[in-house]
Amino acid sequence: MPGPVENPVDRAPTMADVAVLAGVSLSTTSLAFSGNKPVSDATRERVLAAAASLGYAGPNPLASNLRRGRSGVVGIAVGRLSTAFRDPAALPMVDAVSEVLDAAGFGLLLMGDDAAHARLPLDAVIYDICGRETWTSYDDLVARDVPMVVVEGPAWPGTTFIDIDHRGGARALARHLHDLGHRRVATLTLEPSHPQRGREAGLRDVFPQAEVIGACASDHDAAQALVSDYLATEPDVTAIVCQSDVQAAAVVLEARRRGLDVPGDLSVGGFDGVATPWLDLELTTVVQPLADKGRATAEAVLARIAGERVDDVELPVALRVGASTGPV
Amino acid sequence: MPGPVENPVDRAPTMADVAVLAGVSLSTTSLAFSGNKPVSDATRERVLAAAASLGYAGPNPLASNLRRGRSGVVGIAVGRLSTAFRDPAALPMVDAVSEVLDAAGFGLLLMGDDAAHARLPLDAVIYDICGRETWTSYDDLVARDVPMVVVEGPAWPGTTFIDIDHRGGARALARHLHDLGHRRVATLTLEPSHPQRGREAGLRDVFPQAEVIGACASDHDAAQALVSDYLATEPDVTAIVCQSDVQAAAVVLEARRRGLDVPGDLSVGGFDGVATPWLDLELTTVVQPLADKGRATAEAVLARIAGERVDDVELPVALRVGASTGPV
DNA sequence: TTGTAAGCGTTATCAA
DNA sequence: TTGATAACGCTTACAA
Repeated sequence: MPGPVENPVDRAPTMADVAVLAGVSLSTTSLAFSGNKPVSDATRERVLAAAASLGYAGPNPLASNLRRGRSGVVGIAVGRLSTAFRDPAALPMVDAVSEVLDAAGFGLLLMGDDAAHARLPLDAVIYDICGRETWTSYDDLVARDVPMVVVEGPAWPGTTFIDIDHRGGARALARHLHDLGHRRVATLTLEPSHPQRGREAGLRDVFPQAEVIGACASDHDAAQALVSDYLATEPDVTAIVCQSDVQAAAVVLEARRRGLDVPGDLSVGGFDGVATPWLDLELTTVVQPLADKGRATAEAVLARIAGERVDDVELPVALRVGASTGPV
Repeated sequence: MPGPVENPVDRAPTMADVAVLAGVSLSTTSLAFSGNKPVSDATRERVLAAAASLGYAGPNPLASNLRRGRSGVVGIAVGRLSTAFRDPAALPMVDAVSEVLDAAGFGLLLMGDDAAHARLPLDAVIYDICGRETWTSYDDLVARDVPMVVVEGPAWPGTTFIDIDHRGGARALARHLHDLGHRRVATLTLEPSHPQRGREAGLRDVFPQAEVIGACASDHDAAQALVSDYLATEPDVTAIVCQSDVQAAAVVLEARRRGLDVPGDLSVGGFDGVATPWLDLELTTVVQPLADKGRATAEAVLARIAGERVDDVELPVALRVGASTGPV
């Protein structure tokens, strides 16, 4: 009493089995499944019926992949997941990537530690630079001619580069603070990374002397610890510029913990424009188009897979004035 | 002036090209790369040298996959990323999955919307049930004989089931509250989902009459809105039990916003045991072994791929008493 | 619209 | 330790 009927031997049915049972050729059967060329309705129905009766679930992806030279899998290098996605800004971007790729029939494979991914069937790879500059897989992918798209990272040869206007955004925030009368400004930076450089440049366009408090990841605890030490020195600053909203939220809470009013005693600026629902005040921040960035990334990936030339992209950002900054 | 030398024709070099140049057979060349059988050092070096001079980057994964009947790709169905990973409890688990799979040479593919993944080369699929009960891909995967591992979801036929002791954990927290003298307890539940049921049962083991405030995702805003409305009715409760720490943190902040002291006026219990760094108080919560859950999941996946029989797993949880609960 | 036939680039079996 | 050979299951010219 087998589920699928008439399976001649003890192995999974193949398209050839279906073809025989349907009484048509292998190529016609293939066309009936792929729709790549017209097949008469009668034939298609016969093929589908045969497939159903054999319990055939459609073309074997492994065989199809080899034949077509494509796996439908796109890798995304993010480092450790718990690090990469700790910052809520990472999600909307990857979400958008996934959505666009899904619609095109591609899947997104997380490359955590990127060694040993050499044997995986990847049609393209996205490097989403989260505080890292080097990836061991890069050379290998170059050798294999796998298209690469780099987000906010160094412009490695042969890669397509998706970025936002870090410098312009940072400068807009700095000007906003300058307009409010701030002159003594300090900044919390990201760990050495590519975005870092443009943002610091933007800040220094307005405040050449801005003091660097220290560098840390976009992580509440790390930012809080750094700022706590800094504020303990009773510094002579009226504003602190952060490189993410998570950092900024931590700074606001820590400032309050030390009896400072925000923005009365201290103005705090963020970056990203993500929600910080646990904070009862809207941050002044540089809003970046996270979903657009993800879509641009995915579209670049698809174009590169299709063999097209793709230009680098730089997306605009926008200052959003909230309640965490005010006059000196 | 080509980079790779001696490429006879205009196409990527194959293992056969390497074999010819090295003066050995195709099968020996394959062994030199895979190490599946011993090859003399001299031969291996000759092969590797030939590969290097041709710019051959190793066996084509697509061909290797077909021949071996494996892709090295494991899917994980999480729904929308921004939803699935909004709760920090999701990360350590997926992180552990990824780590174990990586070490075994497998990659993790995110199945967002799970339609249309039928053509992807998946060796196994993990269903991490984040507030969903149905997945359209299930039937298809059954038909393809793809091993499935379900985390905290329904025990579908043919799947391996990884779970934690929801009921025991919820009961332990309830007893703790009962010991503190609480008698009037309300609960915030998850959207209808599998874990939900065991946890509510555990709560009712101790407080059969516990009132349900409402159901929402493990999301700060949602929980806050729900509890805000509830507290506005001036309910006669002394403790609120939540189904996640994110919910619990939101409840604490909202209670304070309304002038209630936690735990003086209201005790709040959580679930998961994740960090809530923006909260200045440690939550009383049911700690679940997130990394263990991930590892158990990945190990079940690997065993199923290897064709082994695998038993279902239920992991223990532990009550951690923090500062968000106290005597009535 | 359908059929024939030739690969896609490996790995595994078997024999030498 | 190495070599000859046969698949793996499908897609796509090309022909009919």
